[in-house]
Amino acid sequence: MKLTPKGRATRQRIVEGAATYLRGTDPGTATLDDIRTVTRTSKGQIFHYFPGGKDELLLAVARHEADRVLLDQEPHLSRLDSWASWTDWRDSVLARYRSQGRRCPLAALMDQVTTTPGSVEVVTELLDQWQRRVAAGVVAMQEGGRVSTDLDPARVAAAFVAGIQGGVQVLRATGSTDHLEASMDLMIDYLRAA
Amino acid sequence: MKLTPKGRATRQRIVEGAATYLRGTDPGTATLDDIRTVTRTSKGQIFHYFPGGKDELLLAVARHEADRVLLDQEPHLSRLDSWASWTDWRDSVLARYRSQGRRCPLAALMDQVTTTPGSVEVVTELLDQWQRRVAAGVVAMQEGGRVSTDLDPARVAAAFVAGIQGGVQVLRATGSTDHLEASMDLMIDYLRAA
DNA sequence: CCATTTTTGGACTGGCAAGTCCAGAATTTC
DNA sequence: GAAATTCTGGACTTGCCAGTCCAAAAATGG
Repeated sequence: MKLTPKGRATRQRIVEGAATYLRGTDPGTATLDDIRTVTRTSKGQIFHYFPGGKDELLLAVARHEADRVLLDQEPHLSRLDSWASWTDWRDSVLARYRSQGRRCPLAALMDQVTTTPGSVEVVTELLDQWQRRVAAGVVAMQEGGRVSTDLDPARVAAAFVAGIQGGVQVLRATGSTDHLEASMDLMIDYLRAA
Repeated sequence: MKLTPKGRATRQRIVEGAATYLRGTDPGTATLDDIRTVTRTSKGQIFHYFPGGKDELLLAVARHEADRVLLDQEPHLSRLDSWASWTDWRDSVLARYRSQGRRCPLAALMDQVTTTPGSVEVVTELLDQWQRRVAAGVVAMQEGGRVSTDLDPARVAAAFVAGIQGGVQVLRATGSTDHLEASMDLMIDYLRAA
């Protein structure tokens, strides 16, 4: 599909408008007409830029949200080289999800797009990058001699990702950040002990 | 609502039939007519036993599935009093989810019922009981002198629940049990060190 | 057995929302 | 500046599916 500058702008307006809108409502019940209204576009435009229809649009929005997940953890996530930086990171993650409340835009979107093949790729990609950065942090600590080199950085990072993921899920279900906090604290303690 | 024995049997047939059916397909796309067909019931019956319609039926199925989650972890979950029992538990959880593959019946259902008030209660109740049992296990280990009494059992248990939850979520998304495994191993190691 | 209540079947409705279509405006391209 | 392409608006089609309704069959109970 050929896109002129104007077209690119419109497409972007749709994705961003939809993202903002979907952050405030259950994507499961949102209709294309809702999105049309809020982004001030016509049916023709929607299907012009997203020939695959609703699924394709939602997936584009999910991609957009996925990018934000890691960005919101910066600059901490890329500089996990001291104990202080790890707790700073912990605090920033907690703060982010606390303020977000029980709404997790990405998770809510993924619930809608489950079956499509592209959706798997979006999540896999995100988890992968996330885990890689944490692993890099573990390596940095090992190089600094603060953490035993017996630990497998990839494995520890996998546990971190899982723990955070689970904490957020509990947050979504119950509204409490206790689990997220307990999980991150336990894992950082684990590193300290090693 | 008054239920005769016959009525109770029918209601149960519907819930169980729907549960079995929904384990094999995406609950998001399943229609009442699908469930009708597979449970051999009529529209009249469905709405007779579930006046709240689809939501109420799905919620009943979710309750049914929630009960299974903890049952499937027995007898290990109730006897976390030695290191061997913890690893047995770990193995049973891993085995269960590995065989389930990327399908998590409960999670898939909850995605559908998110907004209703009863759904929150189902999850909260489940997580609560789960956490309580793990915490009991930690206490048992402390009483046996194998784990430091400095640890807050509730907090550790919360981390376990979060870690498992997250591991399962990653499994759903990527199909790999690596994260679940890494998470449980790390947490058990943490206990061992304490 | 008669009255009452529960259970069952299935035709029908109603509305919603995804997706189609096409005509006309804007823009690019040469 | 004319032809080709891209962009936009919105009316219309279409199918689906939750939920309604009622009549008749079974069970219950006195």
